[in-house]
Amino acid sequence: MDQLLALKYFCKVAETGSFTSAAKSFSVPPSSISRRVSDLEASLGTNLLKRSTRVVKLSEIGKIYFSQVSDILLQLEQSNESVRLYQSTPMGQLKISSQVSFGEQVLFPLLEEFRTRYPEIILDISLSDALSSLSHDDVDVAIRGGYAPDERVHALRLMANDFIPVAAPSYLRASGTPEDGFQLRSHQGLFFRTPRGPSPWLYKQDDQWHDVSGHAAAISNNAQWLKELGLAGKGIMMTPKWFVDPLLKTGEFVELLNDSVMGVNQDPDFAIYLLYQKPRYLVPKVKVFVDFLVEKLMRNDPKVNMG
Amino acid sequence: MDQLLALKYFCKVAETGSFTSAAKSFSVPPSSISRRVSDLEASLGTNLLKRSTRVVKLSEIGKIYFSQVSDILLQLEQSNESVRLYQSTPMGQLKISSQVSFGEQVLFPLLEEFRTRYPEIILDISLSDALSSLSHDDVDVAIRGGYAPDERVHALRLMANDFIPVAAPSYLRASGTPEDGFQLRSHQGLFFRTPRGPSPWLYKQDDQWHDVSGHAAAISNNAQWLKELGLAGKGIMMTPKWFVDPLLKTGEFVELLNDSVMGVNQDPDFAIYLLYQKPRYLVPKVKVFVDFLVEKLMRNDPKVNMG
DNA sequence: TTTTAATTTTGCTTATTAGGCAAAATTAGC
DNA sequence: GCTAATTTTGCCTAATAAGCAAAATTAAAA
Repeated sequence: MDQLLALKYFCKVAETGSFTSAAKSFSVPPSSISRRVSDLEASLGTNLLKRSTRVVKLSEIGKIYFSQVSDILLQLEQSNESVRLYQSTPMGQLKISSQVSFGEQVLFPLLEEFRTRYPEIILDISLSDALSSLSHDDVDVAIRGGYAPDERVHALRLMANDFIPVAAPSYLRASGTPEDGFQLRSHQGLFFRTPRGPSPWLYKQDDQWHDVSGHAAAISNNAQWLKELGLAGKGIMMTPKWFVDPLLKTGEFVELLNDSVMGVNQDPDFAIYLLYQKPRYLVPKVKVFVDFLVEKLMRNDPKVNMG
Repeated sequence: MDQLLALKYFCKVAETGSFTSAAKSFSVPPSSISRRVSDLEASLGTNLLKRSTRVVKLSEIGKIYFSQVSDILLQLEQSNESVRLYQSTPMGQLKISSQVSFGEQVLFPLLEEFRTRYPEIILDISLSDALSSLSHDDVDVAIRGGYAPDERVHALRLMANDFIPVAAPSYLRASGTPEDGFQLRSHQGLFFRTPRGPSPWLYKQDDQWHDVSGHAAAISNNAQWLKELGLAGKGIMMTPKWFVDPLLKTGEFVELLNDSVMGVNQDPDFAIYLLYQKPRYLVPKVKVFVDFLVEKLMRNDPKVNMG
C-alpha cells in the first residue's frame, strides 16, 4: 500500500468531509479514495472515519490521527520544498581544492567578488599541492595543473599553463643571457618536481622538441622556495607565467627567450583544469562557481575543452 | 512512486551507508533500494547520496534532508503506534445515551465501579427518552427498552423489561385489590405511551394473551408523572420492575397478581437493549463497557441475543 | 599497475497494487 | 416509503515495485 498516498487522501477527506470532493481535488474516481482510506484503516486496525452517505465525520481516534498526520504531511512538503530551493538557488558550503601557488596568486584575488555575488554560499578553500581526489575527499571543485583526467569528472580547461624561463637580473649579469634555447643547457636550473619527477626544460624548433635542461642547482615541489632562489640569482626557473607575473612587471624577474616556444611538456592539453564531479543533478553552488571562474579566467584564453 | 517507501529506503541507506545492507534489512533485492532511491532523487531533482561501490555518503543536501525526513518518519511511526494503542486499550471519551428512568435507577449506581476499573475512559452520559439515533448523534452506546432494532447496530438484550401491575395501598383500600387478571378491566389505569401508542395491559392464561386494560385515568410518555399519580392512589400502573423496585420495598407500591404472567407486550423479545454501532474495528472503550454491563446486569437474566 | 572482490546499476520478467468505470448498496431528507 | 446524493463493490486495465541475472563500477589488495 502506498501509505503516503493513503494519508493524503485521508486528510483531504477529513478536510472536505466527503470522499467525492476529495476525489475531485485529486482527479481520481471516488472509489480510489474509498479503497485507499479503507486500506489505511485496515493497516491501523481502526475506523478513522464515521461514514454515512451524506456526512463523513472523523472518529475520536481519527481526529487525533488527522491532527498529527496533517502536520507530518506539512513537514514533509516543507522538506521537499527546501531541497528544491537548494537545487534552484546557489547556497550551502562550497569546498574548493586548489594548488597552493595558483590559489594564492590567482584564486584568492577573485573570491571577494564571488562572495559578494553569492552571499548564501559559504566558501571552504583548501590549498594543497597533493592531488585532491575529488571523490574521496569532500571536495566540490578542484583546480589543478596537468592533463585532462578521467571521464567521470568534468574537466574544464581554465587557462593555459604555459611555462616560460625566467631569471633575476643579478643572475643574468653573472652568467649571461641565453640567446637561444640550446644555450640553456649551460645554465643553472631551478627544477620543479611533479609527481612524475622533475620537469625538464623543453625547447621547440622546427616542430621538434628538444630537452634543453640545464644543470640542476635545486629541485623541489615547493614553488615558493624555487622562486626565492631564482630571485636570489641562483639560476633559471621554468615557471607558469601567472606565477611570476607581478615580478616580471617590477623587473625582479626577466623573461628569457620571448619568441621561442618553451615548455615543460609536449602535450598541448597541458593546462590549468577546473575539475568537478559529474552528478546527475548539478548543484547550483557548483554551477555558479564554475561559471564565475570561466567568466574571469577564460577571456584571454578561450580555448574550449572536453568534459 | 511510493514516496514513503522510498524515504524509508533512503534513510536506511543513509544509516547503514550501504544499499546492500539496507536491502537486507528490508528483505528486498538491492536493485529495489537503488531504484526507489533514484526515483526519490529524480522527484526532488537532487543527488541525495554520493555513491561509490565501497562507501555511500550523504551529499550536503542529503544530510539536511535525511535529518528532517528521519524525524518525520519517526513521528509518523509514533502516530501509527498511538492509534494501535487506542485500538488495544480502553481509553478516550465514551458517550452513552440512556432512557432517563433506566439511567437514574440502574445505570448510575454501576458507573463508579466502571470509572475505577477504566480510569482512562472519560464517561459522557446523556439521559433522554427521545430515541437516540446512534449514527446521527455522537453516541457510542445507547440503552433503550423495546425491540431489537435494525441490523447495522449490535443489539444486546441486557435484561428483561417485565412489566408488573402496581398500585399504592391507598388506591387498593379505595378500589379493592384485583384477585385475577381479568378483574383489572374494572380498575383505573395509568398508561405509558410508547411511539406505537399506549401500552395495553396483557394477561396470559392457558397460553392465551388477553387484553385486560382498565379505564384510562391518565396516559403519558413520562414515566415519572405516572409514577407520581400511582403513588397518589390514582390508579394501577403497569411498570418495569426495576422502575419501582425501591418503592415496592418501602411498601409505597404493592405488586399485584404476583403469580400471573402480565405484560404490555406479547413479544418475548421485548426487553432492555444495549445498542452500539457495528464498526469494522471495535473500539476497546466500547467493548469493555458492553462487557461490563453484561457482567452486571445479565447474571439474573442470561438470555442471550443476536447481533 | 594490474587484479580482485564487493557493491551498485541496468535489463528484463513477474507480481502486486492503484486507477477507472459501471453497477450496487447505503442513507439523509423529502 | 421514495428520491437523490454519496459511498462501496466488482471487474478489468494500467502503472509500478519486486525479483533475478548480468553488467558496470571502484576501493583495496597483490
